Amino acid sequence: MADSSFRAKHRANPLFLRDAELRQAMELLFFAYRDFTQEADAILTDYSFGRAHHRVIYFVGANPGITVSELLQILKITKQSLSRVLGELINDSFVHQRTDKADRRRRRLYLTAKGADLERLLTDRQSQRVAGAFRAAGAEAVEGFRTVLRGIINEEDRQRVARPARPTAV
Amino acid sequence: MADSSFRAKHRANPLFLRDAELRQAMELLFFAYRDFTQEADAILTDYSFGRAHHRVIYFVGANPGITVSELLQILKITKQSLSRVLGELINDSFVHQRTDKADRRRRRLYLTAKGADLERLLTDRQSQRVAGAFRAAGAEAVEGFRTVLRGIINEEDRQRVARPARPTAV
DNA sequence: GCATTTAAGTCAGTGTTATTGACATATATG
DNA sequence: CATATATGTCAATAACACTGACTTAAATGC
Repeated sequence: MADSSFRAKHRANPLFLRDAELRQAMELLFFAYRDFTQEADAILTDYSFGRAHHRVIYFVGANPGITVSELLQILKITKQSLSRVLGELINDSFVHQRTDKADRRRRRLYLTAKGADLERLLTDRQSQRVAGAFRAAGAEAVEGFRTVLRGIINEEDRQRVARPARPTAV
Repeated sequence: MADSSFRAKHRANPLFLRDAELRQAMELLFFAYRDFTQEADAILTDYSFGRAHHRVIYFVGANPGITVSELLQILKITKQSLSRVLGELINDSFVHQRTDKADRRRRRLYLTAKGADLERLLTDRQSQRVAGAFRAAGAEAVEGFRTVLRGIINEEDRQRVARPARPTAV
């Protein structure tokens, strides 16, 4: 701590508060993510699923017909890790596969009705949390939130984030 | 997906874009957190540590003299889970304990010089990422980012996030 | 002073998520 | 037909988390 305050004092002059500010930002990210995932995690327990299952259900729901390799690029996990989770979801009929007609090596993934139900159950809780924060913060703050988060994401993945058709009116 | 668009169309009239917007927000959180932790995770591997070790190092660094139970409340994990991680950090001399003078049941935690070095190594990378995003986004966006994230955090934990002395000048 | 509570630590067993490495199969493409 | 690509699988390992039961030491309330 002694060292950290030393560091802060010896940075670019007009930005004394930089360290404290960045530290705060990192804590905000940690706590927000912790609480953002918490409710969905609790629901998943009832299905003997974990956060990884949610991620798959979410991204398959958001991108119907997504292939296995596209999903791997989004999640940045190994094929073997995905395999277990995806296998369980297919086995329990939350997700189903269809071989691509043009390229029969590709398996396109879709949510079943059951899968869509679970996706809604999980995502709705999280949506409500975010919606509450959006409403309280106002449209301008929401725009700032998006801009900063986009800046934190690796440049090559920024285009992966879904873009709503028009800008916000909160 | 069919169901989800149905849902969107049947919500409060002036907010057609709500679903897509909230979905985007959730993806931004996912990708930003994924990339935010990625670099630090890679460094931790060299020490045979994981993200949990980083969290302990971070919060002990930010709150010198924090007690074990306070740390548990922040991390929201069990005593047994913390025990392994904290034990390793103490064993490897990244963290040290000192019995509280007033209440000798309490163990106050501090980073050693070695621990502070590692904390800096890890946090600096993440700071730079956030600093870059802040710089690109501008002061107003930063304020919005903070407001929205604060709103996502459970009300009872909002006061836990460190507050810099004065508002931003980015 | 003694019962109770609190703070911390420990032992044992389990489960989820992830990893690396090696390999198999089917299909597409040059 | 050789090579590359997409997917899947087997095996071993590790990090991180959990539940449940228990211990020790110290503080606190009556």
